[in-house]
Amino acid sequence: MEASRPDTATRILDVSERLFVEHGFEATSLRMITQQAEVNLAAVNYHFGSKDALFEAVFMRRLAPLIASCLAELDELEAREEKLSVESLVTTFIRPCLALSKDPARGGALFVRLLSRTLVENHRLLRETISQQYSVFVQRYSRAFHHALPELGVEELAWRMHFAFSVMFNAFAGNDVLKIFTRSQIVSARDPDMIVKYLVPFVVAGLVSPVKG
Amino acid sequence: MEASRPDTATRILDVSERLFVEHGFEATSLRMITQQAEVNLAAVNYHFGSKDALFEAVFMRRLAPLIASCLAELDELEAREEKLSVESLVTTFIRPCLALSKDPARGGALFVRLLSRTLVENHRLLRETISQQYSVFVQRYSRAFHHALPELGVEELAWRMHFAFSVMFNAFAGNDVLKIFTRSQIVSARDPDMIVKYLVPFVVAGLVSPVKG
DNA sequence: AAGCGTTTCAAACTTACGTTTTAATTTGAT
DNA sequence: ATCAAATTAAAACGTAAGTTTGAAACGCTT
Repeated sequence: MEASRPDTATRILDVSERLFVEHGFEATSLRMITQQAEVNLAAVNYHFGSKDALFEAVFMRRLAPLIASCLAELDELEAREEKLSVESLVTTFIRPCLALSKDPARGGALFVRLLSRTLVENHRLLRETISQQYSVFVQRYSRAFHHALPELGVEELAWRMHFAFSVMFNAFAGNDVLKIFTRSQIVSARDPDMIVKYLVPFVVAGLVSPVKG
Repeated sequence: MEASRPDTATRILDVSERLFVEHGFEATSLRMITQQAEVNLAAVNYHFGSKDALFEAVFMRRLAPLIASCLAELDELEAREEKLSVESLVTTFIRPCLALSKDPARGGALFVRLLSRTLVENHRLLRETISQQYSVFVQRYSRAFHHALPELGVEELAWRMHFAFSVMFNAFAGNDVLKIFTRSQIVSARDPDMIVKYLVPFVVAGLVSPVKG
């Protein structure tokens, strides 16, 4: 019952996703990728055109479905409830991320880590192609949070959303900013369910906290 | 009244700090650095030994004083107050970061961005050298937060600190995870004072929120 | 079985990288 | 002023990077 070997392009995408997360885009060479994928060096340029285009392909394979899932959850929630709670809103984002993180067939947490890393790096390949395509994502969530938290001014809301998504991305990416200083033994640091148990209350508390006089 | 030209090593450090933030360590070549610093290519290896050692030098120049400042604030606070508030505790970390971000002579927000970026990248040069040196930082804050929030279990506290430092690092680093999707016009996104105004309440609310039954 | 588009392969190409070398120059103490 | 040490400079070294090439192998229709 050996798993059938995926085709060349898929093998390249899978290995690239992992190596880009581990070493970063620049530090990952096509020779590392093609060796681990057990394909010929020229296969990358044949199937994807260039290393830059490969990165975009790796990225879009996961990002498009992930964003679609979030928006679908948002649609469903807005159809079901009149007044949205902040927690349910946060969950529409968390749940697809969690599902992705727990699905080895889709690379598990690899992509969320890649996403987080790429956002922090402010990657040139992201600025150009992805920002315009997925502005609808931010717009939808901005409107939804505005309805859930009408007492917040637009500036304060924007900041709180910024903070909320920052910490959520980092949590799923497993970027333990404290562990790097110590040998801290949060053994469950990469267990997605544990993340959510503590993450949602933290984020919701920050979002709904009363405005300072 | 032209500023006197700093010596070669300092010019290299200053330029490297900026380029490492902009393009990352791997994508920044010594030729880019030495050209912009207007020094000879061999100067990096002469003064620092290698590109790896240069990165460490760039990093330690800022990190050691920053951590020292945080711990000094912590000492002062613990000497002054019996029972520490979470907000005052958060401020002992925020204030040195803010001071650094507002001081052009120390590179302004550049280093905090580099720190954030390097943490997310889980950089090899960080794991080896810095983690053991600065474990005292995490230990001190862990103890302090434990005293300020005695009702939290060690696991829950570790998670909340993880989330709190994540969002603080990202905020100072100016990693606007939402702006990359849109052309969002939070014009003040890089204004350190604005960050603190909204950041502290958000973080404190997450930290002190009551434990779920 | 022949033919044809698609894919794979080994090899080479060009370029840029970090580093080293050797000599020239500057600096600072005597 | 002199000499030794520290610094700068120009050039080259060896390696590895992304990409291209042209032929071989494969898969499919006829």
